[in-house]
Amino acid sequence: MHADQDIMPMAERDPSPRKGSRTAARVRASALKLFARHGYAAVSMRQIASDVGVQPGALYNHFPTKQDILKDLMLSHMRDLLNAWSALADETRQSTAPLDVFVRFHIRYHLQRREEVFISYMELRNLEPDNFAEVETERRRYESILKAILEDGQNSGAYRIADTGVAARAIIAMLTGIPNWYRESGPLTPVDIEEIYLEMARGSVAATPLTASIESD
Amino acid sequence: MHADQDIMPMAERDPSPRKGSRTAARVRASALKLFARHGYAAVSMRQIASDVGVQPGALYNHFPTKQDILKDLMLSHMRDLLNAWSALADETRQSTAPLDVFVRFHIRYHLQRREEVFISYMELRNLEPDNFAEVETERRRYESILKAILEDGQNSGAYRIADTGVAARAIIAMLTGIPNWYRESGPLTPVDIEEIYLEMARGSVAATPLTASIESD
DNA sequence: ATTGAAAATGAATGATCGTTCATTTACTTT
DNA sequence: AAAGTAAATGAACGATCATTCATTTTCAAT
Repeated sequence: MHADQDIMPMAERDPSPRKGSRTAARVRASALKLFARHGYAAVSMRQIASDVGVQPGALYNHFPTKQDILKDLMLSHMRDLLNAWSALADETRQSTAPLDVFVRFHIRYHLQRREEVFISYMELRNLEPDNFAEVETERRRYESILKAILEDGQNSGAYRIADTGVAARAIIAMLTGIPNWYRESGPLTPVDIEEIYLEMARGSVAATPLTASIESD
Repeated sequence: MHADQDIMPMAERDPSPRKGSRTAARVRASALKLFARHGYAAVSMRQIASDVGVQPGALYNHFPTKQDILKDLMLSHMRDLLNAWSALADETRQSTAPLDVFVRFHIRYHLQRREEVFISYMELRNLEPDNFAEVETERRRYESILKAILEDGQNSGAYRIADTGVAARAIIAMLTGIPNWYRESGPLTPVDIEEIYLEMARGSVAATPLTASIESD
């Protein structure tokens, strides 16, 4: 029900809650919403402060600059994503096809955290170089998970992939487009979407070049 | 070689070139470059003017507002894209598989006009409602081209698609992600990329659910 | 050469931007 | 209850924003 309840900045966890107000978390929540809706550059610190219900200057008790808010949101999203994958991968039976597990995980996670995902894809160019490099590292780490899955399938003969790196990016791009059009009020449930995209993802890498042979050059 | 030579705003074509300077075209070119690089909201009219080599006020001889520059760029891109498709579709032999034609066209066009594409996907939310509606209409028109191709294949039994609308968006999302990572200096030529994505697109909709049957529920 | 209109200038408009800071308020610890 | 620190206020900083406009320049048509 209540979404932002225990969000911690990045590290920094004092055993005593230390503060009487969880303003930092509310700043993150407001910035997340506003950045996702209007874009980082189009949102002012005054708008964030107003949404939090605080004066602009108060924001600087929690984040040194506006840029740091963006960095915090993007980096913690990537790390949460990677941690969620690690947790799932550990507890999953090995009998399930890894590609299926990954596709379902990605879709599920991205439909649940639409704003974070949106920001992480749209605001990369608004990150200052150092911050960009940090986020990009995490991003590549995530891509490499799928790449490894595809390489395994390639080696076992289940898949037929010309370039596993390209294929990984292609599948991720396909999946990540979902939140752009998905509406909760629409006809498709998240499970429906999982099934549709899962079949498409399987087919896109499957070792069955039947359609290709119809019109060989 | 010279790219922006005869770009006309949208309609308005005087038979006599009428003006001594083609400033409007240079404004479009500069705005295109800067919007693609930094984002609409992060680019000022002063930056555009400076890039054109003119004073800020001069921009207003050619575009009434900054928003109109963005609208012009996005709308003319979508219309150019649709016109390019129409021209290609008219002259193509019917023997070639329509999906192949579309995928190759999309990749080719999007690798050639990377900045236009980037803006058209990133700056949608910076369009004022009326302008957004106009661009969205063209966007849906483009999606419906692929959707119709998939429906034909579905009806002929060549494809097996749960939802052609979703599949069309999935394929377009997959293809449109290419300019995000493609580098001319990279190991893959545009033709390589066409081949890779073409096979993936074919497989994603092909009526060969072989891999799915391996692990039926 | 003169005319007339389009294009560019240069300066200004008020608004809004991110950020700072002295001061006050709120709350935890003693 | 007192002390001390974190958080919030309210006002201000200089910079920059999109846009306007009177004036000058440019240049094709006469």
